[in-house]
Amino acid sequence: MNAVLYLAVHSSEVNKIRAKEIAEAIKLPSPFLAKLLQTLSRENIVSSSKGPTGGFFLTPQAQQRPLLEVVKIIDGTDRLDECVLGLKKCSSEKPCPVHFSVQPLKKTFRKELEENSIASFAEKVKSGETYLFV
Amino acid sequence: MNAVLYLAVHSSEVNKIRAKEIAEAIKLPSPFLAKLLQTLSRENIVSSSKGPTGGFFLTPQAQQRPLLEVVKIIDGTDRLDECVLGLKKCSSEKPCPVHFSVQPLKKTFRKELEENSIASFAEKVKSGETYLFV
DNA sequence: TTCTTTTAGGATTAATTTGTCCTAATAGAA
DNA sequence: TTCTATTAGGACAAATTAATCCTAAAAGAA
Repeated sequence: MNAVLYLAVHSSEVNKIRAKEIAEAIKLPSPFLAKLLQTLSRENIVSSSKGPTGGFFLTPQAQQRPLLEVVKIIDGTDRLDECVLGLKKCSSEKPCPVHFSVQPLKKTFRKELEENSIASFAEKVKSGETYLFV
Repeated sequence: MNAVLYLAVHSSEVNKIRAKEIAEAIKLPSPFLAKLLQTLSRENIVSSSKGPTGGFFLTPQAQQRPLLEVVKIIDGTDRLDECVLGLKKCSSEKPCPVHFSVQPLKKTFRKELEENSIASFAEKVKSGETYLFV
């Protein structure tokens, strides 16, 4: 998720970024990050090219997609929809013991990821409203 | 977490419950659940005894402990305190891109787990206010 | 008391996940 | 155009995690 935002902030079709560089910036093991980027690349969220000056980048179209897409691909089928206790039919009618304290969290979070594009998150990083490092 | 609540609701020193039975009730792979219970047993959250009529149970003292203890032991060092993007110094001053939608709700959830005992969660299940199954 | 049955606990094996290494591609230099 | 350097991608290896199997404990029956 921060890898994609890092790309959104720093990369472009003419300014690709190497997996290793991203890994260092966001402090993730670089083989691990490389695998994530590969997955995202297969799913056409990020684009890539090999060779010198190669690396990863996001097309403008990709940047318009909601950030939730990234979460779905990486974390698999959205954990944001499931009951934290794993109850199949957890709902307001048959709530699990932590339903009412967790449900609003998940819902709000999900909504934000769903309604905002990668680009709009990146915009806030660029303007200094939010941060990606440290 | 639901395993412990299941014990809190159904078990006592004179009514121990087998790992397999709990696993079936809460629909978790029984070897996996057995390992979790073993861990909780080592950490003295749940008590156990071997042999026929043996099984797991919670002492009244154990039931008085906050549910957060269970989460800490099972999920390791609390994920509830960490930034979802993994930023070391994510805060209101240097927020990650999703900080403001996640932070308040994480805090609420943590507080609930911290301030309420296992027994008090179990009480609500017993009264039919919340549920553990399906 | 001793033997059998039952259940947790730990050791071993299997599966999954993460990391390493090698191959394919491509840009730039010669 | 060809060769070299560089970077992603996939194949293989290591490590971690989950599942199976065997051992130890304990209750109840004989």
